[in-house]
Amino acid sequence: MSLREKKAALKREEIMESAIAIIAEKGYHGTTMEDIASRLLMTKGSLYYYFKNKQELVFESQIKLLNESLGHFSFVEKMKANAEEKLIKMIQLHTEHLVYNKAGFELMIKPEEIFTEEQINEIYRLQEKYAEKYDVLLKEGIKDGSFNIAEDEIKIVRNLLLGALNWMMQWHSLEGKKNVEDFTKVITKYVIRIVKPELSSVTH
Amino acid sequence: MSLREKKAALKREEIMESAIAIIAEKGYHGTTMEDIASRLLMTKGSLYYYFKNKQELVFESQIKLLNESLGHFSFVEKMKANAEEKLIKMIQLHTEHLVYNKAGFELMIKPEEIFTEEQINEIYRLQEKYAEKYDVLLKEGIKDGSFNIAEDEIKIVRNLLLGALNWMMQWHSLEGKKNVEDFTKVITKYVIRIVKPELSSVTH
DNA sequence: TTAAAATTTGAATGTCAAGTCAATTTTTTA
DNA sequence: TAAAAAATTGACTTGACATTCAAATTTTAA
Repeated sequence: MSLREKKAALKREEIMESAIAIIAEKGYHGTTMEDIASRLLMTKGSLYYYFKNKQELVFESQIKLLNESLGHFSFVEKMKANAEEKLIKMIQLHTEHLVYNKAGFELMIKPEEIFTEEQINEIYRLQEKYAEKYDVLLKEGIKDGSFNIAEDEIKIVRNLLLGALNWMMQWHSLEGKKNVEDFTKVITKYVIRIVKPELSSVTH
Repeated sequence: MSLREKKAALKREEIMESAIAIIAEKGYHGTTMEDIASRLLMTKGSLYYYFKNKQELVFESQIKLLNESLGHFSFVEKMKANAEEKLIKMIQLHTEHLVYNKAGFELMIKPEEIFTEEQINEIYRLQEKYAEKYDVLLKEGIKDGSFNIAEDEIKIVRNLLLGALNWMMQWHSLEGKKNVEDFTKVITKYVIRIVKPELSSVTH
């Protein structure tokens, strides 16, 4: 990649980030290309030099986020650990990723309203890939006796677990919070119970 | 209420229901007044005889759903039962309500993109009211020893619990499923663990 | 039956924002 | 430094859709 291309790529990143931030405030349809441009002291027209259209601009940022999520699994799969330790690590990574990219993830909730069919399919494909990796982990935990889940309810349990986590984008706010690490520990403590419901002590 | 008014009220219900169904398919912004009208064999213009505008049409249906949810609590609060039994009942009612009104609830996820500030505040007010009732129930369950939650983590736990449930609107589909009652039982079994993590037998 | 009220119609209006593009300015490169 | 390439501009086009409204039609009630 030439210097020129690197600069252009950087500008694309900058635009995507800014766009996501504005869209987080005002929604996809509430955000105009004009809004995105002016925040970066550009004009609407030059956005089209970097992106084919508004859809593409936003779509690329979604794919980036999803690939980062999949990257977490690549990391965890290399761990020398049992299913429970791996799942705990995934819950932590998922939580942190979500908390720091709340705005970006919100667009994934109803992609139908925004993207083309091909784009939606690509998003679903990556989401499915991510979800399946949880299923593998749950199955592993059932086998080694650490998770107490019925085999034919794995998908339901995975959805409940990811639901508890993903819903954070609706209520969590970074402002005025103690550090994210502590927060993540609390989340993990309760969420892990869905699959491993033994009594654990809670400090009052 | 006169017969005339009853008929008009019924028509309003009919329009709201149809609108919600179409919006569930195509999204709020993807659904035109034309779409809503033609599905009911009306013309666009007459929708405005029943509703001030598109926003109001959709807003009213949201309020209706939220009031139904609050109604569940009125029912449960009258039960002669302990906190655990009440929470289980609420999880059941919440699940069923969501499953049968998936489409309607989806619009509540990002009200910022759709409604006016006053409308959003009203939606938040009702949601808050609903959430607080869970907090009361959780506190009650801590006191009587059935729930194992730290007092200062109640809100987090409530959000995780409601998140696990609400996320169903993303993945659950009524098609090709056994009856909802059985489904609800499975959901309850796992979700209750978040607050009450004792080992329960799972049939394999 | 008929006048009043309720309802429906569809054409017209207005707004808003996405996307285009030829011309201009800036940056690179040789 | 001069030609070429890259980047930016902003005015313009276009289409979509919400909303309005006067006129027509249908329903109600006396």
